Amino acid sequence: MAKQLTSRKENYSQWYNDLVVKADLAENSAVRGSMVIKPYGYAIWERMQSVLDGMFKETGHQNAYFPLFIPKSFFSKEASHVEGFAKECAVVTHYRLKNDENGKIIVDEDAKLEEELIVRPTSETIIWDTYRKWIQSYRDLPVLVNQWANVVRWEMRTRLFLRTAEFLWQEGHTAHATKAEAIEEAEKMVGVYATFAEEYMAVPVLQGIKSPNERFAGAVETYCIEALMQDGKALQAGTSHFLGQNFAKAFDVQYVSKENKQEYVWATSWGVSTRLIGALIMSHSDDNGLVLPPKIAPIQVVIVPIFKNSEQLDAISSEVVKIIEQLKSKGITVKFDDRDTHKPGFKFAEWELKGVPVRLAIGPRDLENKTVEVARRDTLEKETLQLIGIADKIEHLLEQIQINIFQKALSYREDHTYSVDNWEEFTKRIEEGGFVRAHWDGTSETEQIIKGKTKATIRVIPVDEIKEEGKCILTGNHSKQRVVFAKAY
RNA sequence: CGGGGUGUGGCGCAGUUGGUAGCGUGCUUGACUGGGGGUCAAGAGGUCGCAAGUUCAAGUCUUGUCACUCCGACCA
Repeated sequence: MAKQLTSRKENYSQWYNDLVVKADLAENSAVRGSMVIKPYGYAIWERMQSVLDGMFKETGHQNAYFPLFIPKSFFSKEASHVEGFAKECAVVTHYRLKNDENGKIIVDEDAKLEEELIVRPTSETIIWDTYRKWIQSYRDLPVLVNQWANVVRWEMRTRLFLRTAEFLWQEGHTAHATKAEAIEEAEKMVGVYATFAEEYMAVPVLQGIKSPNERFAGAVETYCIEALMQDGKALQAGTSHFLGQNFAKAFDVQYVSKENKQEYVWATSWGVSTRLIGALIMSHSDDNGLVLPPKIAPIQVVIVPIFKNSEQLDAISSEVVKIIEQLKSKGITVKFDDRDTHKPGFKFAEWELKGVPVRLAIGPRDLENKTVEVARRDTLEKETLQLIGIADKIEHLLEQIQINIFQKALSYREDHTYSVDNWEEFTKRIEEGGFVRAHWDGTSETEQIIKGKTKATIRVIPVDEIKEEGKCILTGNHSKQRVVFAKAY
């Protein structure tokens, strides 16, 4: 009973923390604000990486790697960019340690860097400084590059996966000859993120653009996907930016066009991070632990043998080997938990906590009857099935679970999305949590005031939606369309 | 940066008016058990965050210090 989780109702954030730690995903480290991602948590990240990486390649991108350290001077080249990140940068000032007279290790003041180095909070500056050298002619365009990397943002308050000082992510950086092409790229990539979130993570997302307040530092337009968590708070799950010519001008990246004219290139950048793991957890999991969608689960099927002695285990194992063979041939990842150090009940609870979509239990009774007990994690239902054709049934079941998890999350979001037209109802709905669709007069000031009064921000301005005119929820001024407000992580 | 809180076996905690440390869990060994987190027995494991001070005596009182954590302002 030691691994009992705090219930979501009792304390949602405690539940989240308990779950991350007890499901063996990650833990706090000796470094304040930085986490250790444990093997099971990292396996989820690897699944995400592998799918996303495939999608990036599919859309014409290549991977590369740029330095962790960025010369400080690079940051001063794009004004709004530096303003956005200046307050949370780690700075390297020295390159050597030494022993003092007491034998203590201290920084060697003689080894001060001529120019301080910034630990990248994002890589636009170093990448655009590099692109200047790569790009001369329209023949060099487009440049479609992605990198998988770690970045550091010195956050004051951190939470496992959702906000840590150092996190893992990918950042795509592209350069284009025309504005239209760059915008198309930025839109395409937010679309890739939406597809990934919905089809693989089974997390329904709203797609659209950010208000100027929420826009990326240095971007002309920020596209995003936004998900709703089970506690009614929004989570930004991915962003894609149209950077205009801001970085090209700051780093003097020009190309010669077909018409033999010097032109600045057009840019995009886009990224998702290990925060996606937080989104995954908070979208689907329950009071018994993680619930992983089959397409992301590191282990899709776990098999637990029920046995009293090694003879029984051997008999069961020879049957299990055949099942594993069939499942593997269908590309299903399966684990046979034949540890004799733990009892079946313990294993059931443990794999449930870790969110494995399907569990098979097989014991002497099943051997006699040629059956197996199949339990699904999402609904906690169990049934006993004939062994004949079991792989097909499981393959089908995994598909069903993937769909069910998505539908469940989708109906949660629909049940917690409200269109409101007066301030009183607005504040009430925001207080309760959920997406609140309301009219906004389009000004930054209004958004700031609303944020000050309710803590809600504009999460997304939907794009593919019929525009409906109205009056701003706060000021009563003219509004061209509804936008989505929520309290956010 | 402002305001709370906490530092005691691996983890979570208790420790009364000061008398030299205990509980749960986990760990080790064995037996019985095994279709939902087992039972019993026997063990191992702590300079009580650190440093001064008061005292015959400090986990406990005083001062300082360090670390962590929660709530706010800032953020993917």
